[in-house]
Amino acid sequence: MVTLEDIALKAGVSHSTVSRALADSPLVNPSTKERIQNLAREAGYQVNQVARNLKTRSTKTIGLVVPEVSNPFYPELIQRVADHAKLAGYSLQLHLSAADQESESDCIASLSANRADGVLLVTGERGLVARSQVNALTASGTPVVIMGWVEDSDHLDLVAGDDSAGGRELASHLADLGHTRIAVLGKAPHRGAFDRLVGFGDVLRERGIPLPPAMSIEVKNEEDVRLGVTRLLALPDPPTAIFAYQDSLAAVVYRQLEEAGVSIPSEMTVVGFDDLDLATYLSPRLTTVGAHISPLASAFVSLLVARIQGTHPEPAPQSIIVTPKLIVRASSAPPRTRGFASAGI
Amino acid sequence: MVTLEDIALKAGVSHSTVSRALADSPLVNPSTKERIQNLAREAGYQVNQVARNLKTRSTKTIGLVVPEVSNPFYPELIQRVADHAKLAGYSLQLHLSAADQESESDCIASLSANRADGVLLVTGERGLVARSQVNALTASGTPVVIMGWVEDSDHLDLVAGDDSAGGRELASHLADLGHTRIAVLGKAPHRGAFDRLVGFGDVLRERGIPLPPAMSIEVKNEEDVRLGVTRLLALPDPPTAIFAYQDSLAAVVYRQLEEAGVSIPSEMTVVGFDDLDLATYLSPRLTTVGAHISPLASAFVSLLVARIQGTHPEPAPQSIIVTPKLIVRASSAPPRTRGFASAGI
DNA sequence: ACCTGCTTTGCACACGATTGCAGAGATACT
DNA sequence: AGTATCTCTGCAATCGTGTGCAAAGCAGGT
Repeated sequence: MVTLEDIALKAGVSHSTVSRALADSPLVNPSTKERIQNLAREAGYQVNQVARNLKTRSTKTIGLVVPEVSNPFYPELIQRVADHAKLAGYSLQLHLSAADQESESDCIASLSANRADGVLLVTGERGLVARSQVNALTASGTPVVIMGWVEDSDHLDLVAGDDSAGGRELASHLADLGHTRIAVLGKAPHRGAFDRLVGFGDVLRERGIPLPPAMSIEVKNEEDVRLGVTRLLALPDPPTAIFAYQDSLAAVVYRQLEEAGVSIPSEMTVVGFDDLDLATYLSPRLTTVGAHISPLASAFVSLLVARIQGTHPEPAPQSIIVTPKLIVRASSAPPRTRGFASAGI
Repeated sequence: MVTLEDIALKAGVSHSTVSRALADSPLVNPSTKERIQNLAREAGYQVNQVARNLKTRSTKTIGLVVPEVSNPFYPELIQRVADHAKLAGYSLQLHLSAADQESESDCIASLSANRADGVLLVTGERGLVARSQVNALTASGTPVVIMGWVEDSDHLDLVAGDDSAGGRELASHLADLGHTRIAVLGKAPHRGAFDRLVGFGDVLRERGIPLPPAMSIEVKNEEDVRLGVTRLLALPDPPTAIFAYQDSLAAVVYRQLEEAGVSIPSEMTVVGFDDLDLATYLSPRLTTVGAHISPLASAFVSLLVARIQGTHPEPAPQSIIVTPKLIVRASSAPPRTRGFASAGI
């Protein structure tokens, strides 16, 4: 690898002059500057960022920690974050924090060792696992911004969707359509974690729609979803609508309903949450609720960059809450009435 | 940030001793070693990788260049590559090379400046764009391994699926089922690029199945797919099977067929290519062809690591070709016979 | 001729780690 | 006691850049 010194020898100057010439400093004579720049280009000089980072004590790099990439929500987010970070002059260092990968703490340790200028941390289902490491990192001067649900977010910079509001939107939509027997498929509920379920439940209560235990099913994996749907269909009074708390789960519900010969939306309404690209691939296209990912990513990056550069007007931790919107597609419709159902076909 | 020198002061030794103690060197007295390690832990010492990388002239980092992440094939690949890289002791630096992002050349320049130990480059539809930069990088001692189609791969380390064989498998499957009117949806065909289409076409020819121009449709985006499907259905002799050259396109075909009231597979067989997770989300589940991504990623990383460490037995560029397998699911069936079709319903 | 000011360049140190080499003590052996 | 050996520690150089400071060279004004 060719260094500043190599160019300096060729040009008959000192490495300082070469450094300044390549930085286009006004301190160096225009003619020699051009000569040096040409020489560097011909020699295929590539600055050694490692050395530069050491000297300038900044890497122009932000770490992005994401639980996984098999759920399509995350790739979409990564793409947007990459766009915005590049725009701000930062490059990205991606780490996956899922169980079989590095744990969240390891990711943070690695980013800290590599002296990332800042860290964007997206929490998974378990919330913020590495809270103490995050605090330590912040204390040592590296800003961290969290995205997603966190148990106690008082002392953190945070960007999150308003899951509770989204849940309320969906429940209202179903109630407006006239559904009164509604089932919910949720994942092992960490205390307070799944606000979308809470918001959903609140509206049902307000509207006087019951949610008996048999209609509220915890699912941990695809198999659970299959069993759950089967059990719902076998009830004496089966639901007319199913809320899957993630679009990716709704996809599994679709499959199971299809195998059972139940058509969507005429015999069963299905709604999801997140508004992934997936939602429009499914047929019928899925009614769901979600925020546009791009503005979310933009807020995420902007806040971090402002923290890094110390330009944020408000020194106290910020919480940016984005309200998701209801997107009505083809998977939701009014319930078939009893009489009509038995008379049907 | 606390440095070796800080710990050295606290311990009353020189920074050399601290460095050796933390590296668990046998050159330092066991008792002082332990004392230093404790001190470092209490002080929250985090090695400065930037400095270490400069000194050791190695970053234990490999660059991964991927066209985009909205096509679900890539996230799956990223995940696997991350797994295998971590296993080999390397961390990942991800770059997106799609048009609106950094171009391939910029990605390589950045990785070169950051002194990545090696580069994994996944080509997109346009093949290897930054060939000269790749050659320069290889020449300067940083190994590069390519994944995907490349026009002239003689002097490159390469891992690729055998698209031609995959195309043949699919065509044979359709022919075996008895289809004789088969349509193909492909993307703007760069010369030699889409071997999957070539292999598919070869088998049709061998079996004496015609592929008239009206049945071979170029598509550039979703809208093209919609139009194409509509046009196919309007033909006097519409096809009984459609081959979409990517699973993600097959998903769009599904949607359009559904809107047209054509049921899969009873009225139309649809097959894809890649075997994404998506293929099993669709209903009916998609018949497709693909290689398991994990072994592909493993070969990809292993080859690069062997090159980095100079342990590969064969110094000449290697081509590793993986043969994909046919996965028959629920979207393919024998064609309805003419007579039966008109008598049907 | 001398002073002042401006442009341009080089010297030398710093960033934070690793590591070869020398040397200080301690121990063992003749 | 003297010497060889072994264990442990510190000195100092190094990786490749960036940059404050000094100084050289030159022009212009008195």
